[in-house]
Amino acid sequence: MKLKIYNSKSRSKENFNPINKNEIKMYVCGPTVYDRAHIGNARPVIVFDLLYRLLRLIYNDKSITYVRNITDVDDKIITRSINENKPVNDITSETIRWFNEDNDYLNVLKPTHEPKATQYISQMISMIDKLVSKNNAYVLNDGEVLFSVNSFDNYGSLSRQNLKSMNVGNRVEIDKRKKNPLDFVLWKPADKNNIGWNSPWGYGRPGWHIECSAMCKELLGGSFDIHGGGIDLLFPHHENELAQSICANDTKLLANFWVHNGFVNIEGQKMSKSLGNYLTVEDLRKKDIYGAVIRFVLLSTHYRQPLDWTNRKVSEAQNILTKWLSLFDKKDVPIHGKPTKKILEALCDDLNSPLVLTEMHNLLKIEDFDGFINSMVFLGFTSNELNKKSNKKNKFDENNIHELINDLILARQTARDNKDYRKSDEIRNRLEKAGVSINDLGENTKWTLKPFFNPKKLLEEN
RNA sequence: GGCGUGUUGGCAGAGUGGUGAUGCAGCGGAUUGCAAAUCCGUUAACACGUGUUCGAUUCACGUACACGCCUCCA
Repeated sequence: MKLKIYNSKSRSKENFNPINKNEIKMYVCGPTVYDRAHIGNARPVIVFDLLYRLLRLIYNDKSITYVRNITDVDDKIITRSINENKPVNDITSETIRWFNEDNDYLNVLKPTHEPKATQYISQMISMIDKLVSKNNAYVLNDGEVLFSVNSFDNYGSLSRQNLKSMNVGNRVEIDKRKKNPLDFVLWKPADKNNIGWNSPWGYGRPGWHIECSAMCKELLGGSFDIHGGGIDLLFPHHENELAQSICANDTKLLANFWVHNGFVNIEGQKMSKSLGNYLTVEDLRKKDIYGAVIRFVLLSTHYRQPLDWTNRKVSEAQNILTKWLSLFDKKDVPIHGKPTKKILEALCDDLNSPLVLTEMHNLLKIEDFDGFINSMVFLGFTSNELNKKSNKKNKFDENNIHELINDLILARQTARDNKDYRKSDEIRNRLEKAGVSINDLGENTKWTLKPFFNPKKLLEEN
């Protein structure tokens, strides 16, 4: 199966050909750990998890190296550290723990490496040193080191920015010390009381972009296959990363494929803290919106399109997944975790996940339960959280609840036998309000619990 | 101002130079005491204009509108 991926570099879908067939390498920009991950952070995590699963299937499991970094030194972290009077390390380690919990909740596979920026300071320093010695960077009096974009001919080629016509200085005041307003920080001096490291240019800390260059060099080498992240990173982050890596590594190529996912909106609006429409994975978890549902919603729009997160989509996903996940209990098929051919085809066409979901519907229509369940497993919709959750909720007196439901069903049946339909409908309403759905199948009545089953409502008289 | 993306039926959302997306909702039917669930069937769309073509929702150009990046950001 030929994998095609849209390459931001060429602005077109290309056949994916690994640099080395026996060793495929992917680097994805991970989170800055200063706060809970929001669904905008979750989108690339899910998208590149899917790509990772696909690569593992097409090539050999062990031949894929997937690196997703953690930015654990940054202005936002330091600001929080000062405001809350907490050590930087406390903030970052707690946030990393949250991030991991969220990813488990979303059933995301562990990357091969999850390097932290602070563990690669020496590599960053030697890279900056090399850039200075090659005149790709210059040092200011106060010890700030800047990359000189004029020193790299191809600067702007990835994001197709024309340096001269860019509206530099319109939104941010131009730093007069810079040779070119677009020159960016490699190393900046820091206050002795703040987090920092000693360097040839004095005590300080790295700029934002250099960490990725240092870590991908260290873990993947000078050139690798796929570099991913959110579309907002294309400029300036990836442009800068490319420039400094090419110059420091003396290579021509950093990444063969640049892959970017679109942004997340909430109910048609840009997600932002000031609008109060900022949704974290934790928020959703507290509202009993399960990981599989979040995964479903995030995959229901193609990764390059903007995704609109709406309550309507969430409840649609809940309804569909309630049915889909219940099949794990109903159908006993051998689990091998391989998707069907059509699903593989859809994925190989630039990760067409909406088409994948369509194919899932088709599999049910043609009653290919083996294909269906194993595709579910492959896509990461495995954990039967809906059932787990409803069991947990009723645990306090599960038997009593089941007994109560069975009593009510029996009472309803008796009423029906006596043709007392007013009474039987009353009982049915009560059950349905509580989240018990009734299925009359000939002589028998079966009941199932809906995702938001609330046992308390069973006890309420109408 | 520069760079880029998008506009598909009531909603969501793929895709295609000529024929079916799909899901939800709607409508009709089977089923039911009536429902729900399920099953069967079904309506309905390609922003606008010009061009290329035997044929354009699909290609090209233009217009309008929307959105993103150019500042930290996934």
